[in-house]
Amino acid sequence: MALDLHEIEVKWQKEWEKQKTYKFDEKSKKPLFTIDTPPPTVSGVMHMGHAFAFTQQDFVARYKRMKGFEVFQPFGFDNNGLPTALMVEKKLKIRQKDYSRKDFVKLVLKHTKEQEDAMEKSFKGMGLSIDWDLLYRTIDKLAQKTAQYSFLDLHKQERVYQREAPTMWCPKCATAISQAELEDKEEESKFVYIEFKTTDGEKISIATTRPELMPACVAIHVNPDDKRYKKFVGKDVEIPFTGGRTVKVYENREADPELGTGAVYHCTFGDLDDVAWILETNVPIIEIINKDGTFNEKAGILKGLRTKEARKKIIEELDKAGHIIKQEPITHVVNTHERCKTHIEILTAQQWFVKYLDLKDEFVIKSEQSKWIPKYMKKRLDNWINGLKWDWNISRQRYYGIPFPVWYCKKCEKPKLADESQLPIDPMESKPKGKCECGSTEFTPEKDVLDTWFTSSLTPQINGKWVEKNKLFDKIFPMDLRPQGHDIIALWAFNTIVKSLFHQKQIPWKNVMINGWALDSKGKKMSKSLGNVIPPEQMIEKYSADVLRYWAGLPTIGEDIPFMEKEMVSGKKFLTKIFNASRFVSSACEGLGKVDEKKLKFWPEDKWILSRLNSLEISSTKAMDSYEFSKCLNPVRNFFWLEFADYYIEEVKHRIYGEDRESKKAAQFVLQKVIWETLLMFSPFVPHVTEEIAQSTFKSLLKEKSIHLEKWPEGNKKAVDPEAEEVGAIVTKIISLIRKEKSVSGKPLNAPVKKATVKVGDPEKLTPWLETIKHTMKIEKIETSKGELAAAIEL
RNA sequence: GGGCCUGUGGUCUAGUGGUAUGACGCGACCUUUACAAGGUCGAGGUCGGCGGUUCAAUUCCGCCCAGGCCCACCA
Repeated sequence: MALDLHEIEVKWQKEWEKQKTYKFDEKSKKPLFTIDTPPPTVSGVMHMGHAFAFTQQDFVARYKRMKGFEVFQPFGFDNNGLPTALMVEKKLKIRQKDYSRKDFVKLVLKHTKEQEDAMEKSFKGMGLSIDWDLLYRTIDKLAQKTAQYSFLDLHKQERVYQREAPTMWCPKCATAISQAELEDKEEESKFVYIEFKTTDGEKISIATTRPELMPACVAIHVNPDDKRYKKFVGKDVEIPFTGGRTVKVYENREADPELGTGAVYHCTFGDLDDVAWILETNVPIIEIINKDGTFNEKAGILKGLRTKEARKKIIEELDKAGHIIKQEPITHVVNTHERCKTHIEILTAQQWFVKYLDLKDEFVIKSEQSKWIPKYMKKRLDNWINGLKWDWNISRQRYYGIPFPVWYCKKCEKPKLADESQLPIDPMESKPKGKCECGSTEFTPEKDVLDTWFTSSLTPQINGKWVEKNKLFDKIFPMDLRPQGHDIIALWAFNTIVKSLFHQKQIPWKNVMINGWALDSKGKKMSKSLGNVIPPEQMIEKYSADVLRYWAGLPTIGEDIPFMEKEMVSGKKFLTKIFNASRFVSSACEGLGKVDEKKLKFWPEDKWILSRLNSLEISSTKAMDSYEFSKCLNPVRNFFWLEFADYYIEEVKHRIYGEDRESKKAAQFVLQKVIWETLLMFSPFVPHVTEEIAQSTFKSLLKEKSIHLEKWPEGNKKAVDPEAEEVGAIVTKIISLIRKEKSVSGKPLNAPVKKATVKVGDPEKLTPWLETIKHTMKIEKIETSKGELAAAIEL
């Protein structure tokens, strides 16, 4: 049978949309299960990681729906902020500074809309049971209003403050960034040894990788235990090319005597240490770098240059003047901006911050109230929280993003916040309500926009339409599940927890499920630069969405999974097997009609397989309840293939083709029950194929309009018969042994056997099964005796 | 340097206080009335290493090694 999986998938995706199969009914009386789905950053493509993670999330959604929950599974696009603007700049080969703010925003919105449409199509192709009517965007009016309201609320709680502060700055993006946006990068560089003179003529040298910051040098630090430098402490050292400016030598435990010359010069600001040292030594701040990355007049001879050129120039000049002792090539790690890989600089700027460093302990304790799956991922969050050193800088000096609802009084410079009724608002285009405290009515708008995570951290509030003050929010908050990747625990999960604790005074979710990553076949991250990216569409095209979904169900939750095409092949075979087995069962069960289970006379294999089915349903339900879907999919698959198809079906064929109507009816009933309930358990994983079979082959068993709205089989403890399972397993082994005998004799499996001799631990227990074994293996006569399990045949 | 995870036949993996699951690959046989995109059978593992607890450890504990992730540092 030639299966056109594509045709089937497209057909059912259309049908589900038409039938509104996954529609969230706010008024439903069922208990709710709400998912705070991750809005993917708009980029135009769905990558393998998306396919993987969203499918895992969908397993949960589909399962919960079958368990009788009204499932809230929305979809969002993250098209807000810096990442989006950078994506558009890169794709269209433009820079924001060449446009007016308005035009730039317009351009970004237009472009992201096109990208969204492409992505929506891809995500729909995965067969996710999402209610697309709940679609949101992190730049939408609702998101804007929510973010701005959040700002006002935090202001009311005195949790935001504004100050001129050393700030991590990306010169390329020309904006402040937060601690979480840093990325390490290993780089080749030069360790430059520079000689200075004290005012009394002694020579002291330092080593640095940032010679260009020399004009900003404000101190020299040496270790107090370093005897070489004892005599320098407190002395004044001349900085070349500064017109005789001098700095003092300080003792500092952090100066490493082993590194360089043991003496280190302190600039404003070379790195985060310098910021701390400023506070300790009370030296002046000399800022030489402008916000666009160029050096200013304080940099003297370096004025107008950028870091790279400045470094070259200063080395040349120092060398000419005889200050350079030597240069050593080194490899060191520098902080870069994760979005554009540019070196960050530290400079001071007026910024808004969310104050939360005082609450670190509370964050650690409260986040314990969510169940973390897998559990160890919570430790990553704790690790992050404990390492926090800066309050959250939420100002971004960009065009594209959600504006601060803030103006400043022209007279007294005090910030004036928007009134709640004005939200969402762009202060560039509107005026505040009322006057400033000082009586002035003249204001300048805040030009900065909010950090994109300031908005993304409000997805539960956006989803529940918190700012519209309706009943939905109370219904869905706290949400049942937050699925997300481990790479953004410190960003998305953490910031969302922070916001909910501030706004709602409680943790935002009951469960946090952390998915792993889709890696390439060798276990490496998929990335464009490595050229190992496999687009999911390509695999859907080649194998089908259900096959890709099957793959997503293989690993343990939280584990990364290498993408191997052979898994696609085996997934495809699995789907074919489901089709074929269903086809057999449906033809075998023709004319079955309605039956009264109590009146059926079951054979031992019936009792065995029914017990196995119920055991499996119990364990699968448990696995799904704890989000361990691979512990459902794998065992059900093995049961279906290795027990039901390979043994049970073979064991009952003689009854299906035979004359005994009682016996046939029982076998038919069991065949149908087992395959149907197995299909139900497969349905969250491979929704298209199971729907197709349910609708085309087992329509009469459907109580709902879709298999995905049927009840999940939970299994019945009373139907579990350990002894039936034990003997059934022995029989399986005996049949396998007899098959082996036929196989080594080069005979087909249906070759008749004159006599079989079976040794078994307890022959008596086997007695009820003898008929089954005889028929299954075409044995005329069978003898059993006590002994170690063995089988011999005479052909 | 701190934290976390992983290490099971050629490859990927399940699992357990009593020597191990499945897939892919490999070999042999079988056109058997659901399925040759199949079936059956088979070969292949001292469950990373070393110690400890135990009658018994792949499973528990400690140390070590290797790989990965996060964080910090690197003048």
